[in-house]
Amino acid sequence: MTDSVASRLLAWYDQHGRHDLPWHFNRNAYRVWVSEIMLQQTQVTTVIPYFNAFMERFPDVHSLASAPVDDVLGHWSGLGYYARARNLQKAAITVVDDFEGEFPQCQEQLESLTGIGRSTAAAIVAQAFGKRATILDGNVKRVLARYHAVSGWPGQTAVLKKLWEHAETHTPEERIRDYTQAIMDLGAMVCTRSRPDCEHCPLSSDCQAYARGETKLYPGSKPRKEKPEKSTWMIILEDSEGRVLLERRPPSGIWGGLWSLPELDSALGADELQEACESTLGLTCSEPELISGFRHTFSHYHLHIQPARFGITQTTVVADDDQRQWFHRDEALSLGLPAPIRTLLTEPEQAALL
DNA sequence: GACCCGTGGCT
DNA sequence: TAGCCAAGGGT
Repeated sequence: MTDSVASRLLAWYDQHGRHDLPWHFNRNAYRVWVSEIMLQQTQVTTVIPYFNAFMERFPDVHSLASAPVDDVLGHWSGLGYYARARNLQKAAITVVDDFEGEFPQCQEQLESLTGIGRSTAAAIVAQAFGKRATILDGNVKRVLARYHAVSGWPGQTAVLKKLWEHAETHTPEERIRDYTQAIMDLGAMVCTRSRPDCEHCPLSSDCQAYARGETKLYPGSKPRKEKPEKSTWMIILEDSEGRVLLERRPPSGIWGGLWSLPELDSALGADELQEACESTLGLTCSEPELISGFRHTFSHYHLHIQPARFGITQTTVVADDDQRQWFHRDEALSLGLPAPIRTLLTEPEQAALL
């Protein structure tokens, strides 16, 4: 008779687990919550510097709730999935206004906060409050799919249901914080997607996939799908003082709520750009300089970004409204900018002139 | 249930 | 290298 999964995981965790991640210090519900949101679909090494900077600027739920949204998005810039940042602040305001600044401790109330679903709520209950809750993230899915040889892609409802049931069964009553961290660490450090280190795994003695020599088959892979190609002009417009024109994107859709370079219809030819630029943005500008374009890959499509640079030949009279504003480059870089736009503004685009 | 939402690391 | 995937959630 072998030890339970939980006891083996805990023993392994004591020796080999990660005990010093930034959100393990000064542990409270706010820090755990922010870390869990940042860690959605995002790897630990990517999150760490963002988490530290975010905590420096927004040390508690009140500072986050009262901050300008551009400041919040600015600290999220480059992290992706920007709805997370907008939802984070909405939830912070809810916690301040409706919960007197204290996070609810039950899973159901946590899930009522926007941006917190089943997985994240369970993680907060376990990590912040040390109360029993079952988590099922990408790491746990992989560990359990292999241990129980659960076939099929975890995106399928039936497969996901089985995994949740297994996860529930293994969740212990004691040491919940350590257990949830342990099973995630095992997935991240030992039971990795490719080349799992089964020789050093505390679960290999009765792992079904390992017994069959089929760890590679689990979890099942997602069905493939063709990504459509899209394309767009991105306009780099610079006035005589070296300021750049940016526009705020609509709240939903790609890069929602972020500042970006103005876009023009991809159907326009290069010879039509100047006129389109003048009529769309309401100004007089020089001939465009085309900069080498590049392809940016999203989850669901590829976007060919074709930058064109214009100089302003006449003093600008573009409305300084909420949607479009001139920024010095250092100002612009403190805003919420999509990663490719940040790159375009940072790297001297002259170097890439066609 | 299907689709949308980003970016960087890994192979 | 192009595709896969990562501490998911909202619509």
